[in-house]
Amino acid sequence: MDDIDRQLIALLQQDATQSYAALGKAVGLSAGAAHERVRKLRGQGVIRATTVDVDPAALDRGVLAFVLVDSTAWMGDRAEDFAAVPEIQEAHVIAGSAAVLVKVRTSTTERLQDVLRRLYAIDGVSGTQATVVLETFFERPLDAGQALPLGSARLGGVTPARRR
Amino acid sequence: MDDIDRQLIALLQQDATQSYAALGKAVGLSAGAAHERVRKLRGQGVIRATTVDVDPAALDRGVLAFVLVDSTAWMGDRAEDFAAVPEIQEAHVIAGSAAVLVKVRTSTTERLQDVLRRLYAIDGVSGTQATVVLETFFERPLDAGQALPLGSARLGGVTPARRR
DNA sequence: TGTGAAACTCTTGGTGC
DNA sequence: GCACCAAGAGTTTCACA
Repeated sequence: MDDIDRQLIALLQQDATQSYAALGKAVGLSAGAAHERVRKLRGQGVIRATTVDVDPAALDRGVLAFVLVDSTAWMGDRAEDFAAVPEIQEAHVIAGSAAVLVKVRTSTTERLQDVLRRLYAIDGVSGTQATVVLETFFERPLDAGQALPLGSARLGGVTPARRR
Repeated sequence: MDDIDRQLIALLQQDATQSYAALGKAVGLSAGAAHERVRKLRGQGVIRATTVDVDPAALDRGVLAFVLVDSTAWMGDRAEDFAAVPEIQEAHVIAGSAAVLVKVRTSTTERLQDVLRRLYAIDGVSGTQATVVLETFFERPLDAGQALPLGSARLGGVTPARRR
């Protein structure tokens, strides 16, 4: 994982449909070399998948809410119970009282209520606190470090001269 | 947006590196027709981008936290202030008291503390409540509806035939 | 590990149904 | 709106440095 790898990741996060030729040019490598690096990043599990980002509203999932799930029992091995609810996009075990935080997307607030009912049905769940999102400022890929684009010749010369 | 479109979206969410030929076969269409549908979905903004999903730990962002940001002023037009902090992956305006919920990924809890300091520096911010995630059950693409195609022969199929 | 070129796929437009 | 087909582009491999 060197700096070029991080640049490749940042470029792919922005647009994974680019050609390896374009990718290579952006980081100063040939298409073949860029391809080989990306292939390794996939193999190592650094790049877990290539996916598409879909507009929730277009799939009739315009309502976003975060729900804090309180429980009386240990929830650490209950992943499947949450995964069984398709409207739940994320589920995290959090510090504090035995609790889980879930991110939910539904078509309407009525359907949100329905999700809450299904959460209560999970064994050990003692309560929920739903927080509805009014506006999403942004949701973005995680920062891969400074991906200095184009002709960003790093002054200061960290790059070692290639001697042979 | 018919059922075939939803199937295409679900397939692309799973693996956007598939060929249009494979995509078409999965939904019972020719490669050209599948391509045309995906092209339109992109044009309509239903598919917003094609990206890669990166392992946060590999980018040294192993600590995940949700932070509730309380404020004394209206925050609805402060998106840039939050976007300026690279560790913030998501920022949402939520119902209730004037507040924002942000999702933060840092390398260590010390860096998380540093992010909190920068949040306090934003004009109008009066407090923060951070919740650290102990374990993530799952994070997945939003459900595009039942994606099981026609004769959903999930036989040999996930790995693209690599013949040569 | 990277380059350059060759072999092979896929994408992507055009035509007809 | 879809199937079929052809040309061009991109991917992927391999010998060599």
